[in-house]
Amino acid sequence: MSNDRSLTRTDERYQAMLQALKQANLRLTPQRMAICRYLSRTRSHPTPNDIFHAVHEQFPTISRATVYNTVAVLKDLGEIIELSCTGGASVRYETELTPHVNLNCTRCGRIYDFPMEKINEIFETIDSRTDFQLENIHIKGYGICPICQKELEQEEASA
Amino acid sequence: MSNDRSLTRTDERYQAMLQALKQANLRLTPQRMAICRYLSRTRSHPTPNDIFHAVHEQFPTISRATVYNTVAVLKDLGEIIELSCTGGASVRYETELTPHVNLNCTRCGRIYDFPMEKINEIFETIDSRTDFQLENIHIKGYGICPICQKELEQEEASA
DNA sequence: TTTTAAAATTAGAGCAATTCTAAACAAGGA
DNA sequence: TCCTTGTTTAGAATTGCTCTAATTTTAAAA
Repeated sequence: MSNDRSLTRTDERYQAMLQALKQANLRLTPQRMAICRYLSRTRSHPTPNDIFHAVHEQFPTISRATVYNTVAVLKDLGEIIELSCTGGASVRYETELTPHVNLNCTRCGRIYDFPMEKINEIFETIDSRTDFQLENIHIKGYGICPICQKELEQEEASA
Repeated sequence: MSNDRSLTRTDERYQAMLQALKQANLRLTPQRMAICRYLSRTRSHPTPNDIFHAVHEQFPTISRATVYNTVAVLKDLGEIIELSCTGGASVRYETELTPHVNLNCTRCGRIYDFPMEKINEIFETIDSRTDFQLENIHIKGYGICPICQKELEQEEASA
């Protein structure tokens, strides 16, 4: 987040998003740009609510509808990935586009990215063996994250 | 669905579910049994609403809360799998417990099961390379299903 | 049996995420 | 300038899910 390399990277992501909007003949409104800026800089997996609050600081009049519309567009353009969720929980958006696994902690809800090149192989395997016109695949892992493991140990120790 | 082999299989699944409830010291109420029966027989990926309507025919007074409670219990017992969903869409439940990929059609929303033993290998790979306490993984594919592919071809032909 | 206590079910209220709608607003081209 | 089209906005509507309090069922004890 604070070194040159990642700054360059977030800037690239930001420019790519704007470019994509332009090429789709969509206007680069200040609101859309603010949303893209936030998405390109975050390393978390924000919910529409997170995005709304972040952008709200700059644009106090922004509406939730604009957030939902913009992320829908960015998703269709392939600039972000919509992470599915269980139950009534909110959607989250993924800005990391390189092949990776999402590790979901079932205790705290945090999502970790785990890079895995092999995913392309897995894609090929599935694609070649079905008559489905496969566009992309997504791997999710569920379990307990390192932070929660420690917390659980401490709880047990003090019990 | 209609041959001996699959009948036996659905029956096994049904018995396994009842057994699991019993072992967890939960009562085998008629409502729970009806829900298990429906789940063990379906080949689809039903939503709580689907389950509610199916069981409602037999138990006109059944409440949605009972459906939600029962699937939560069955999920905790590992008898069914909760499929995550995007946006406001409803959860779906998976009754097929052997390793497989869920292929989601982005046009019609159908979900297809694609068996893949390799998933256990992938699990091991991820598990061995992270300090996450991995419990299970889930692979989803997105694309256009064969049925929709044909429909799209026809639409194009007639256009 | 009848009694009793715990467990389960029910209907409906409550909640939170998302979508919809109609009006206001902004931008670019004639 | 006006006109058209695309965008944003606020808030209402909708939906899926959870919670709650009252009622009913269950299984086991007396």
